[in-house]
Amino acid sequence: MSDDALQRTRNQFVRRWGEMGATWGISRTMAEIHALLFITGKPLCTDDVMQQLEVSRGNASMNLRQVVNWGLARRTHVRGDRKEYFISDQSAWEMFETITRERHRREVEPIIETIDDCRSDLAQAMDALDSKQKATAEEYDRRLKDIQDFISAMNALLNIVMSTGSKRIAKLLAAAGKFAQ
Amino acid sequence: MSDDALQRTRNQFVRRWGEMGATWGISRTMAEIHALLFITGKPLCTDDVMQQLEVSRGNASMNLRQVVNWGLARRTHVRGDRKEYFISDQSAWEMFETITRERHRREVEPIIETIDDCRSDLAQAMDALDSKQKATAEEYDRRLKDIQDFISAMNALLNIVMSTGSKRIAKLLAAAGKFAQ
DNA sequence: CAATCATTTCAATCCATTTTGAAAGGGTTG
DNA sequence: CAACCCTTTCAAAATGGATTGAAATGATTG
Repeated sequence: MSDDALQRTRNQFVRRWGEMGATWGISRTMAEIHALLFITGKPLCTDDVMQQLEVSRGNASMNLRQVVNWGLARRTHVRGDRKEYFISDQSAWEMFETITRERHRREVEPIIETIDDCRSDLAQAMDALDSKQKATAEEYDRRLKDIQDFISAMNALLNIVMSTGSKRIAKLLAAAGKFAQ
Repeated sequence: MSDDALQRTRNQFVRRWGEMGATWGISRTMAEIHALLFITGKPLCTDDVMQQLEVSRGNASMNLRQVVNWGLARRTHVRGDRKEYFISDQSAWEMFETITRERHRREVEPIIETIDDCRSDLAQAMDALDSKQKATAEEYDRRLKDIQDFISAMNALLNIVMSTGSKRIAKLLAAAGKFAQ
């Protein structure tokens, strides 16, 4: 049974991480690659990934690139080998920071921009509206602002959490947790 | 141009919210329906949704159900009308709580379970491993624990944030923001 | 610089999810 | 209870995204 437990653990973790990634808008393979790199901890090459995940060379190549683009792994080399190797972040905290930053850039920023646009559009149009429409427009604006404020608050919270660092946050939360009980 | 500005705002917001939802593992239509209900603020019926979003009856029906299942909207009725109407949460904060809870249940809990399984699996197998494998197993375990701890910390943070409530959090963050500058 | 090895690209294919529309189901009304 | 209205269901079709594999590109070596 020697290696089996290690294999099994890797597979189980990788599979689940992949499924999770998929429901989070990240391609299953990309998430699996990330999980594999993370759990393994050592540099892996394209062939390792192909073999362990049973995917094609092209697929492995594409998704390894994505993982690197997201900043979740970096390219590296092992001496005496011509191939490229990949190694991932080693801590969940780093992963979290990386992913948060990336998703913020890709998803939060566009929605912020859209809401800004919507609100200034509404403001511009106000004059030309009759009183009933004006009331509706004001309601819309209130809701849009509500989201804006929420996003600002979340950003502030994230900034605080991130600039505090994992160690201190963990301690703070442990302390706060005792209070809560 | 009367209604146009309102239409335009709705469409713009709905489209973007839909796109965002799609990259978050929520079907585009479901997200669009949610956005439409949110921005409109008034109860809408299936036909309204079909018309505004240009989707089929079946699609509207299915996804309205989903939105209700997630707890993002509830069924309601307007007097003198036999149809069912749907109305959504009115605040971003409520939406956040609802979505967070739902995603936790659907995605975080399974990964927690998997990691638990992996770790006890590893612990069980330890005895049968030679020293080198044992070292690897310990590394794996360390990484799994790292994720576990991270998830616990995040849960604690979320609980605190949610039990504090939006108003107070907003104030706290505003105050903290001034410090940070 | 030819040979070898590694990586990337991309058109074709595959697959999963979403969407449709028509039929079935449920309820209400005169 | 028949006619009507609304909702749900579901098999079939459409769509969009992921995957493949082979060819092109790039890099290293003797």
